Amino acid sequence: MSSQQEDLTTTREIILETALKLFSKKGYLGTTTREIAKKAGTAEVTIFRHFTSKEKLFEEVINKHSFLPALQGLLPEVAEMPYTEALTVIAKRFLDTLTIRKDIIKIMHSEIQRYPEKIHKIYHAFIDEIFKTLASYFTTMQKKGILRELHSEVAARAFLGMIFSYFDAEEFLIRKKYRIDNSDTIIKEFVDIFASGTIKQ
Amino acid sequence: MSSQQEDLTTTREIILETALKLFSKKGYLGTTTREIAKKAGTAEVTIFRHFTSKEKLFEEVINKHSFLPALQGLLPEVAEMPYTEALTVIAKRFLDTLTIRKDIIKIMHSEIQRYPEKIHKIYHAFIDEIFKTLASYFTTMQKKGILRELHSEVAARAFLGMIFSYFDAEEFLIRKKYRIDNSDTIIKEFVDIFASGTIKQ
DNA sequence: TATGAATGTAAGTGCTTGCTTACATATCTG
DNA sequence: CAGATATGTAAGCAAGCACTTACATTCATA
Repeated sequence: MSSQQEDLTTTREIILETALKLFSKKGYLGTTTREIAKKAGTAEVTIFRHFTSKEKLFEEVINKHSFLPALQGLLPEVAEMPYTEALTVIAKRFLDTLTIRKDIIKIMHSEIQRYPEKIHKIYHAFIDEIFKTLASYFTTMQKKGILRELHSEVAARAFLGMIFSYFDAEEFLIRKKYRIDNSDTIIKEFVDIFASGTIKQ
Repeated sequence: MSSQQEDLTTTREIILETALKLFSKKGYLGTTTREIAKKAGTAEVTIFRHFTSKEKLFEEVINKHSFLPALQGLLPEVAEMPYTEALTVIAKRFLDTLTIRKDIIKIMHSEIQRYPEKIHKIYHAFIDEIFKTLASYFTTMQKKGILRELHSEVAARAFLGMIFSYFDAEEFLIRKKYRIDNSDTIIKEFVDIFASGTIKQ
Protein backbone atom coordinates (compact mmCIF):
# COMPACT_ATOMS: atom_id res chain seq x y z
CA MET A 1 0.00 0.00 0.00
CA SER A 2 2.80 2.36 -0.87
CA SER A 3 1.88 5.84 -1.96
CA GLN A 4 2.61 7.05 -5.41
CA GLN A 5 6.09 8.31 -5.99
CA GLU A 6 6.54 11.44 -8.03
CA ASP A 7 9.65 13.27 -9.04
CA LEU A 8 9.51 16.38 -7.00
CA THR A 9 12.54 17.89 -8.59
CA THR A 10 11.22 20.73 -10.66
CA THR A 11 9.06 23.57 -9.45
CA ARG A 12 6.47 22.52 -11.97
CA GLU A 13 6.17 19.02 -10.50
CA ILE A 14 5.99 20.34 -6.97
CA ILE A 15 3.14 22.62 -7.94
CA LEU A 16 1.30 19.81 -9.70
CA GLU A 17 1.57 17.50 -6.71
CA THR A 18 0.59 20.18 -4.25
CA ALA A 19 -2.40 21.10 -6.37
CA LEU A 20 -3.46 17.46 -6.57
CA LYS A 21 -3.48 17.14 -2.80
CA LEU A 22 -5.33 20.38 -2.23
CA PHE A 23 -7.93 19.88 -4.95
CA SER A 24 -8.55 16.44 -3.55
CA LYS A 25 -8.88 17.65 0.00
CA LYS A 26 -10.77 20.90 -0.48
CA GLY A 27 -12.24 20.72 -3.94
CA TYR A 28 -11.48 22.92 -6.91
CA LEU A 29 -13.35 25.99 -5.70
CA GLY A 30 -12.24 25.49 -2.11
CA THR A 31 -8.59 25.68 -3.11
CA THR A 32 -6.98 29.05 -3.80
CA THR A 33 -3.93 29.66 -5.91
CA ARG A 34 -2.34 31.52 -2.99
CA GLU A 35 -2.78 28.42 -0.89
CA ILE A 36 -1.21 26.14 -3.49
CA ALA A 37 1.72 28.51 -3.81
CA LYS A 38 2.27 28.73 -0.09
CA LYS A 39 2.17 24.98 0.43
CA ALA A 40 4.38 24.40 -2.60
CA GLY A 41 6.87 26.94 -1.28
CA THR A 42 6.75 29.13 -4.35
CA ALA A 43 5.40 32.53 -5.28
CA GLU A 44 1.84 32.66 -6.52
CA VAL A 45 2.93 34.26 -9.75
CA THR A 46 5.08 31.26 -10.55
CA ILE A 47 1.95 29.15 -10.82
CA PHE A 48 0.56 31.45 -13.47
CA ARG A 49 3.84 31.58 -15.31
CA HIS A 50 3.76 27.80 -15.57
CA PHE A 51 0.08 27.12 -16.09
CA THR A 52 -1.56 30.36 -17.23
CA SER A 53 -4.72 29.86 -15.19
CA LYS A 54 -6.14 27.86 -12.31
CA GLU A 55 -8.42 26.06 -14.73
CA LYS A 56 -5.51 24.92 -16.86
CA LEU A 57 -3.55 23.86 -13.83
CA PHE A 58 -6.50 21.71 -12.87
CA GLU A 59 -6.59 20.15 -16.31
CA GLU A 60 -2.91 19.34 -16.15
CA VAL A 61 -3.37 17.71 -12.77
CA ILE A 62 -6.10 15.53 -14.20
CA ASN A 63 -4.16 14.70 -17.34
CA LYS A 64 -1.03 13.84 -15.47
CA HIS A 65 -2.84 11.40 -13.19
CA SER A 66 -5.35 9.89 -15.47
CA PHE A 67 -4.39 6.28 -15.63
CA LEU A 68 -5.66 3.49 -17.73
CA PRO A 69 -3.74 0.25 -17.49
CA ALA A 70 -4.99 -0.65 -14.07
CA LEU A 71 -6.06 -4.24 -14.57
CA GLN A 72 -5.08 -4.84 -18.14
CA GLY A 73 -1.63 -6.21 -17.52
CA LEU A 74 -3.02 -8.50 -14.89
CA LEU A 75 -5.11 -10.75 -17.10
CA PRO A 76 -2.43 -12.97 -18.58
CA GLU A 77 -0.88 -13.18 -15.16
CA VAL A 78 -3.99 -14.62 -13.52
CA ALA A 79 -5.40 -16.56 -16.45
CA GLU A 80 -3.90 -19.84 -15.33
CA MET A 81 -4.54 -19.49 -11.63
CA PRO A 82 -7.34 -21.25 -9.81
CA TYR A 83 -10.46 -19.11 -9.94
CA THR A 84 -10.58 -18.10 -6.30
CA GLU A 85 -6.93 -17.21 -6.25
CA ALA A 86 -7.29 -15.15 -9.40
CA LEU A 87 -10.19 -13.21 -7.95
CA THR A 88 -8.18 -12.50 -4.85
CA VAL A 89 -5.28 -11.14 -6.86
CA ILE A 90 -7.61 -9.00 -8.94
CA ALA A 91 -9.39 -7.67 -5.89
CA LYS A 92 -6.17 -6.78 -4.16
CA ARG A 93 -4.70 -5.14 -7.20
CA PHE A 94 -7.86 -3.13 -7.73
CA LEU A 95 -8.00 -2.01 -4.12
CA ASP A 96 -4.32 -1.13 -4.26
CA THR A 97 -4.77 0.95 -7.37
CA LEU A 98 -7.64 2.80 -5.79
CA THR A 99 -5.66 3.44 -2.65
CA ILE A 100 -2.57 4.66 -4.46
CA ARG A 101 -4.64 6.93 -6.66
CA LYS A 102 -7.10 8.00 -4.05
CA ASP A 103 -6.46 11.71 -4.51
CA ILE A 104 -7.35 11.75 -8.16
CA ILE A 105 -10.21 9.36 -7.58
CA LYS A 106 -11.64 11.61 -4.95
CA ILE A 107 -11.45 14.58 -7.29
CA MET A 108 -13.15 12.72 -10.08
CA HIS A 109 -15.72 11.06 -7.94
CA SER A 110 -16.91 14.16 -6.17
CA GLU A 111 -16.47 16.88 -8.75
CA ILE A 112 -16.91 15.12 -12.00
CA GLN A 113 -20.27 16.63 -12.86
CA ARG A 114 -19.03 20.14 -12.35
CA TYR A 115 -16.30 19.89 -14.90
CA PRO A 116 -15.89 19.85 -18.62
CA GLU A 117 -16.59 17.01 -20.97
CA LYS A 118 -12.89 16.29 -21.23
CA ILE A 119 -12.65 15.15 -17.63
CA HIS A 120 -15.84 13.21 -17.88
CA LYS A 121 -14.34 11.25 -20.71
CA ILE A 122 -11.18 10.38 -18.88
CA TYR A 123 -13.10 9.00 -15.96
CA HIS A 124 -15.45 7.17 -18.23
CA ALA A 125 -12.63 5.55 -20.14
CA PHE A 126 -11.10 4.37 -16.90
CA ILE A 127 -14.25 2.77 -15.57
CA ASP A 128 -15.14 1.24 -18.90
CA GLU A 129 -11.74 -0.29 -19.33
CA ILE A 130 -11.83 -1.91 -15.94
CA PHE A 131 -15.32 -3.32 -16.35
CA LYS A 132 -14.55 -4.71 -19.76
CA THR A 133 -11.26 -6.22 -18.78
CA LEU A 134 -12.80 -8.12 -15.93
CA ALA A 135 -15.83 -9.06 -18.02
CA SER A 136 -13.59 -10.59 -20.64
CA TYR A 137 -11.87 -12.64 -17.98
CA PHE A 138 -15.26 -13.94 -16.89
CA THR A 139 -16.19 -14.78 -20.44
CA THR A 140 -13.01 -16.77 -20.83
CA MET A 141 -13.73 -18.65 -17.65
CA GLN A 142 -17.21 -19.43 -18.87
CA LYS A 143 -15.81 -20.92 -22.05
CA LYS A 144 -13.51 -23.06 -19.96
CA GLY A 145 -16.57 -24.36 -18.18
CA ILE A 146 -15.53 -23.00 -14.81
CA LEU A 147 -18.15 -20.31 -14.55
CA ARG A 148 -21.85 -20.76 -14.91
CA GLU A 149 -23.84 -18.78 -17.41
CA LEU A 150 -24.22 -15.16 -16.46
CA HIS A 151 -24.01 -11.68 -17.87
CA SER A 152 -20.30 -11.19 -17.50
CA GLU A 153 -20.36 -7.43 -17.55
CA VAL A 154 -22.97 -7.30 -14.82
CA ALA A 155 -20.91 -9.76 -12.82
CA ALA A 156 -17.90 -7.51 -13.25
CA ARG A 157 -19.90 -4.61 -11.92
CA ALA A 158 -20.99 -6.67 -8.97
CA PHE A 159 -17.48 -7.70 -8.07
CA LEU A 160 -15.82 -4.34 -8.52
CA GLY A 161 -18.79 -2.64 -6.93
CA MET A 162 -18.30 -4.50 -3.67
CA ILE A 163 -14.68 -3.49 -3.60
CA PHE A 164 -15.23 0.08 -4.63
CA SER A 165 -17.88 0.63 -1.99
CA TYR A 166 -15.59 -0.86 0.58
CA PHE A 167 -12.75 1.42 -0.52
CA ASP A 168 -15.00 4.44 -0.59
CA ALA A 169 -16.30 3.84 2.89
CA GLU A 170 -12.87 3.11 4.33
CA GLU A 171 -11.10 6.05 2.75
CA PHE A 172 -13.67 8.76 2.90
CA LEU A 173 -16.48 7.93 5.23
CA ILE A 174 -15.82 5.61 8.07
CA ARG A 175 -13.74 6.64 10.99
CA LYS A 176 -10.85 4.25 11.39
CA LYS A 177 -11.85 3.08 14.81
CA TYR A 178 -15.12 1.67 13.55
CA ARG A 179 -13.49 -0.73 11.14
CA ILE A 180 -14.67 -4.27 11.25
CA ASP A 181 -11.55 -6.02 10.12
CA ASN A 182 -8.45 -5.64 8.01
CA SER A 183 -8.80 -5.51 4.27
CA ASP A 184 -7.39 -8.99 3.60
CA THR A 185 -10.05 -10.62 5.71
CA ILE A 186 -12.76 -8.65 4.03
CA ILE A 187 -11.48 -9.34 0.57
CA LYS A 188 -11.35 -13.03 1.37
CA GLU A 189 -15.00 -13.03 2.39
CA PHE A 190 -15.99 -11.01 -0.67
CA VAL A 191 -14.13 -13.39 -2.94
CA ASP A 192 -15.67 -16.43 -1.24
CA ILE A 193 -19.15 -15.12 -1.76
CA PHE A 194 -18.54 -14.07 -5.31
CA ALA A 195 -16.65 -17.20 -6.33
CA SER A 196 -19.21 -19.64 -5.02
CA GLY A 197 -21.91 -17.43 -6.46
CA THR A 198 -20.57 -17.62 -9.98
CA ILE A 199 -18.89 -21.00 -10.23
CA LYS A 200 -20.48 -23.80 -12.23
CA GLN A 201 -22.47 -26.33 -10.18
CA MET B 1 -38.86 5.40 -8.32
CA SER B 2 -40.99 8.36 -7.30
CA SER B 3 -39.15 11.42 -6.12
CA GLN B 4 -39.52 12.75 -2.65
CA GLN B 5 -42.51 14.97 -2.19
CA GLU B 6 -42.08 18.15 -0.21
CA ASP B 7 -44.59 20.76 0.74
CA LEU B 8 -43.62 23.69 -1.36
CA THR B 9 -46.16 25.96 0.22
CA THR B 10 -44.11 28.38 2.22
CA THR B 11 -41.28 30.53 0.95
CA ARG B 12 -39.05 28.87 3.45
CA GLU B 13 -39.69 25.41 2.04
CA ILE B 14 -39.21 26.58 -1.49
CA ILE B 15 -35.83 28.04 -0.60
CA LEU B 16 -34.79 24.86 1.20
CA GLU B 17 -35.69 22.65 -1.74
CA THR B 18 -34.05 24.95 -4.26
CA ALA B 19 -30.91 25.07 -2.17
CA LEU B 20 -30.88 21.28 -1.92
CA LYS B 21 -30.97 20.92 -5.67
CA LEU B 22 -28.33 23.54 -6.31
CA PHE B 23 -25.94 22.43 -3.59
CA SER B 24 -26.26 18.93 -4.96
CA LYS B 25 -25.65 19.94 -8.54
CA LYS B 26 -22.98 22.60 -8.12
CA GLY B 27 -21.56 22.10 -4.67
CA TYR B 28 -21.69 24.47 -1.70
CA LEU B 29 -19.07 26.88 -2.97
CA GLY B 30 -20.30 26.66 -6.53
CA THR B 31 -23.75 27.83 -5.53
CA THR B 32 -24.43 31.51 -4.90
CA THR B 33 -27.20 32.92 -2.79
CA ARG B 34 -28.27 35.06 -5.73
CA GLU B 35 -28.69 31.93 -7.78
CA ILE B 36 -30.77 30.21 -5.12
CA ALA B 37 -32.95 33.29 -4.82
CA LYS B 38 -33.48 33.58 -8.53
CA LYS B 39 -34.36 29.94 -9.00
CA ALA B 40 -36.62 29.99 -5.95
CA GLY B 41 -38.37 33.09 -7.27
CA THR B 42 -37.63 35.22 -4.23
CA ALA B 43 -35.42 38.16 -3.37
CA GLU B 44 -31.94 37.35 -2.15
CA VAL B 45 -32.52 39.22 1.07
CA THR B 46 -35.40 36.90 1.90
CA ILE B 47 -32.93 34.04 2.20
CA PHE B 48 -30.97 35.92 4.81
CA ARG B 49 -34.07 36.94 6.68
CA HIS B 50 -34.99 33.27 6.97
CA PHE B 51 -31.62 31.65 7.48
CA THR B 52 -29.19 34.38 8.57
CA SER B 53 -26.31 33.05 6.47
CA LYS B 54 -25.50 30.71 3.60
CA GLU B 55 -23.74 28.45 6.06
CA LYS B 56 -26.82 28.12 8.23
CA LEU B 57 -29.01 27.55 5.22
CA PHE B 58 -26.71 24.69 4.31
CA GLU B 59 -27.02 23.23 7.79
CA GLU B 60 -30.77 23.39 7.64
CA VAL B 61 -30.79 21.65 4.31
CA ILE B 62 -28.73 18.85 5.82
CA ASN B 63 -30.84 18.70 8.96
CA LYS B 64 -34.08 18.60 7.09
CA HIS B 65 -32.97 15.65 5.05
CA SER B 66 -31.23 13.67 7.72
CA PHE B 67 -32.09 10.16 6.99
CA LEU B 68 -34.99 8.27 8.33
CA PRO B 69 -34.89 4.52 8.53
CA ALA B 70 -34.56 2.84 5.16
CA LEU B 71 -34.95 -0.86 5.79
CA GLN B 72 -36.56 -0.80 9.18
CA GLY B 73 -39.85 -2.62 9.28
CA LEU B 74 -38.83 -4.65 6.30
CA LEU B 75 -37.46 -7.57 8.28
CA PRO B 76 -40.69 -9.11 9.53
CA GLU B 77 -42.17 -8.57 6.11
CA VAL B 78 -39.36 -10.47 4.48
CA ALA B 79 -38.53 -13.06 7.11
CA GLU B 80 -40.85 -15.72 5.77
CA MET B 81 -40.09 -15.27 2.11
CA PRO B 82 -37.78 -17.56 0.17
CA TYR B 83 -34.22 -16.31 0.45
CA THR B 84 -33.81 -15.10 -3.10
CA GLU B 85 -37.09 -13.28 -3.07
CA ALA B 86 -36.25 -11.63 0.22
CA LEU B 87 -32.93 -10.40 -1.15
CA THR B 88 -34.67 -8.97 -4.17
CA VAL B 89 -37.12 -7.05 -2.04
CA ILE B 90 -34.32 -5.73 0.13
CA ALA B 91 -32.22 -4.73 -2.85
CA LYS B 92 -35.07 -2.88 -4.48
CA ARG B 93 -36.02 -1.09 -1.32
CA PHE B 94 -32.42 -0.04 -0.76
CA LEU B 95 -32.01 1.20 -4.32
CA ASP B 96 -35.29 3.07 -4.05
CA THR B 97 -34.20 4.78 -0.87
CA LEU B 98 -30.95 5.85 -2.48
CA THR B 99 -32.70 7.16 -5.55
CA ILE B 100 -35.24 9.14 -3.62
CA ARG B 101 -32.48 10.72 -1.55
CA LYS B 102 -29.89 11.13 -4.22
CA ASP B 103 -29.56 14.88 -3.80
CA ILE B 104 -28.66 14.74 -0.16
CA ILE B 105 -26.42 11.74 -0.73
CA LYS B 106 -24.50 13.64 -3.34
CA ILE B 107 -24.14 16.64 -1.05
CA MET B 108 -22.88 14.51 1.79
CA HIS B 109 -20.44 12.80 -0.46
CA SER B 110 -18.89 15.94 -1.82
CA GLU B 111 -19.09 18.19 1.22
CA ILE B 112 -17.88 15.76 3.83
CA GLN B 113 -14.70 17.75 4.28
CA ARG B 114 -16.67 20.85 5.09
CA TYR B 115 -18.75 19.26 7.78
CA PRO B 116 -16.88 16.21 8.98
CA GLU B 117 -18.61 15.88 12.32
CA LYS B 118 -22.16 16.36 11.28
CA ILE B 119 -22.00 14.43 8.06
CA HIS B 120 -20.17 11.54 9.63
CA LYS B 121 -22.86 11.33 12.24
CA ILE B 122 -25.71 11.37 9.79
CA TYR B 123 -24.00 8.98 7.48
CA HIS B 124 -23.32 6.55 10.29
CA ALA B 125 -26.86 6.71 11.51
CA PHE B 126 -28.07 5.85 8.04
CA ILE B 127 -25.57 3.16 7.16
CA ASP B 128 -25.44 1.51 10.55
CA GLU B 129 -29.13 0.94 10.57
CA ILE B 130 -29.04 -0.67 7.17
CA PHE B 131 -25.97 -2.80 7.80
CA LYS B 132 -27.27 -4.03 11.08
CA THR B 133 -30.72 -4.78 9.82
CA LEU B 134 -29.34 -6.80 6.97
CA ALA B 135 -26.68 -8.47 9.10
CA SER B 136 -29.27 -9.56 11.61
CA TYR B 137 -31.36 -10.99 8.80
CA PHE B 138 -28.36 -13.00 7.67
CA THR B 139 -27.74 -14.25 11.16
CA THR B 140 -31.32 -15.41 11.41
CA MET B 141 -31.03 -17.22 8.11
CA GLN B 142 -27.88 -18.90 9.30
CA LYS B 143 -29.65 -20.19 12.37
CA LYS B 144 -32.38 -21.54 10.17
CA GLY B 145 -29.71 -23.44 8.29
CA ILE B 146 -30.34 -21.70 5.03
CA LEU B 147 -27.12 -19.73 4.94
CA ARG B 148 -23.64 -21.09 5.28
CA GLU B 149 -21.27 -19.81 7.91
CA LEU B 150 -19.98 -16.36 7.15
CA HIS B 151 -19.31 -13.00 8.75
CA SER B 152 -22.78 -11.61 8.42
CA GLU B 153 -21.76 -7.98 8.68
CA VAL B 154 -19.16 -8.35 5.95
CA ALA B 155 -21.73 -10.13 3.82
CA ALA B 156 -24.07 -7.22 4.36
CA ARG B 157 -21.37 -4.85 3.17
CA ALA B 158 -20.80 -6.97 0.10
CA PHE B 159 -24.45 -7.02 -0.82
CA LEU B 160 -25.16 -3.37 -0.18
CA GLY B 161 -21.84 -2.41 -1.75
CA MET B 162 -22.80 -3.92 -5.07
CA ILE B 163 -26.03 -2.01 -5.07
CA PHE B 164 -24.54 1.23 -3.89
CA SER B 165 -21.86 1.20 -6.55
CA TYR B 166 -24.46 0.46 -9.15
CA PHE B 167 -26.57 3.37 -7.93
CA ASP B 168 -23.54 5.62 -7.82
CA ALA B 169 -22.54 4.86 -11.39
CA GLU B 170 -26.06 5.15 -12.74
CA GLU B 171 -26.95 8.39 -11.02
CA PHE B 172 -23.74 10.29 -11.13
CA LEU B 173 -21.63 8.86 -13.84
CA ILE B 174 -22.90 6.83 -16.67
CA ARG B 175 -24.73 8.53 -19.45
CA LYS B 176 -28.11 7.00 -19.84
CA LYS B 177 -27.51 5.78 -23.34
CA TYR B 178 -24.67 3.54 -22.25
CA ARG B 179 -26.72 1.55 -19.79
CA ILE B 180 -26.41 -2.17 -20.03
CA ASP B 181 -29.84 -3.07 -18.85
CA ASN B 182 -32.65 -1.93 -16.68
CA SER B 183 -32.26 -2.03 -12.95
CA ASP B 184 -34.53 -5.03 -12.39
CA THR B 185 -32.38 -7.19 -14.62
CA ILE B 186 -29.23 -6.09 -12.90
CA ILE B 187 -30.64 -6.57 -9.43
CA LYS B 188 -31.72 -10.04 -10.42
CA GLU B 189 -28.20 -10.94 -11.49
CA PHE B 190 -26.72 -9.41 -8.34
CA VAL B 191 -29.15 -11.35 -6.19
CA ASP B 192 -28.44 -14.57 -8.06
CA ILE B 193 -24.72 -14.23 -7.51
CA PHE B 194 -25.07 -13.28 -3.91
CA ALA B 195 -27.70 -15.86 -3.05
CA SER B 196 -25.84 -18.79 -4.52
CA GLY B 197 -22.66 -17.45 -2.96
CA THR B 198 -24.07 -17.48 0.54
CA ILE B 199 -26.53 -20.31 0.61
CA LYS B 200 -25.70 -23.54 2.40
CA GLN B 201 -24.30 -26.20 0.10
C1' DT C 1 -59.65 50.51 8.67
C1' DA C 2 -55.39 50.16 10.92
C1' DT C 3 -51.47 47.37 12.19
C1' DG C 4 -47.93 44.11 11.71
C1' DA C 5 -45.65 40.40 9.40
C1' DA C 6 -43.69 38.86 5.14
C1' DT C 7 -41.62 40.09 1.02
C1' DG C 8 -39.69 43.11 -2.63
C1' DT C 9 -36.41 46.77 -4.66
C1' DA C 10 -32.20 48.96 -4.76
C1' DA C 11 -27.97 50.40 -3.48
C1' DG C 12 -23.94 49.48 -1.41
C1' DT C 13 -19.92 47.61 1.71
C1' DG C 14 -16.05 44.95 2.66
C1' DC C 15 -13.65 40.96 1.61
C1' DT C 16 -11.62 37.37 -1.21
C1' DT C 17 -9.91 35.68 -5.43
C1' DG C 18 -7.83 34.98 -9.92
C1' DC C 19 -4.68 37.22 -12.38
C1' DT C 20 -1.43 41.13 -13.95
C1' DT C 21 2.38 44.27 -13.94
C1' DA C 22 6.82 46.01 -12.78
C1' DC C 23 11.01 45.30 -10.97
C1' DA C 24 14.70 42.77 -8.41
C1' DT C 25 17.64 38.64 -7.69
C1' DA C 26 19.84 34.33 -8.53
C1' DT C 27 21.79 30.80 -11.42
C1' DC C 28 23.41 28.79 -15.39
C1' DT C 29 25.71 28.98 -19.94
C1' DG C 30 28.31 30.53 -23.96
C1' DC D 1 31.68 38.60 -18.22
C1' DA D 2 27.08 39.00 -20.72
C1' DG D 3 22.81 37.49 -21.47
C1' DA D 4 19.09 34.34 -20.94
C1' DT D 5 16.06 31.83 -17.87
C1' DA D 6 13.68 30.91 -13.68
C1' DT D 7 12.02 32.67 -9.59
C1' DG D 8 10.91 36.13 -5.94
C1' DT D 9 8.68 40.55 -3.99
C1' DA D 10 5.20 43.79 -3.95
C1' DA D 11 1.42 46.22 -5.22
C1' DG D 12 -2.82 46.29 -7.07
C1' DC D 13 -6.94 45.68 -10.20
C1' DA D 14 -11.53 44.00 -11.52
C1' DA D 15 -15.01 40.94 -10.51
C1' DG D 16 -17.83 38.27 -7.70
C1' DC D 17 -19.27 37.10 -3.39
C1' DA D 18 -22.00 37.02 1.24
C1' DC D 19 -24.32 40.06 3.67
C1' DT D 20 -26.50 44.79 5.18
C1' DT D 21 -29.38 48.78 5.24
C1' DA D 22 -33.26 51.61 4.17
C1' DC D 23 -37.48 52.01 2.35
C1' DA D 24 -41.67 50.49 -0.26
C1' DT D 25 -45.48 47.17 -1.03
C1' DT D 26 -48.73 43.53 -0.19
C1' DC D 27 -51.97 41.26 2.56
C1' DA D 28 -54.14 38.99 6.39
C1' DT D 29 -56.55 39.88 10.49
C1' DA D 30 -57.71 42.26 14.85
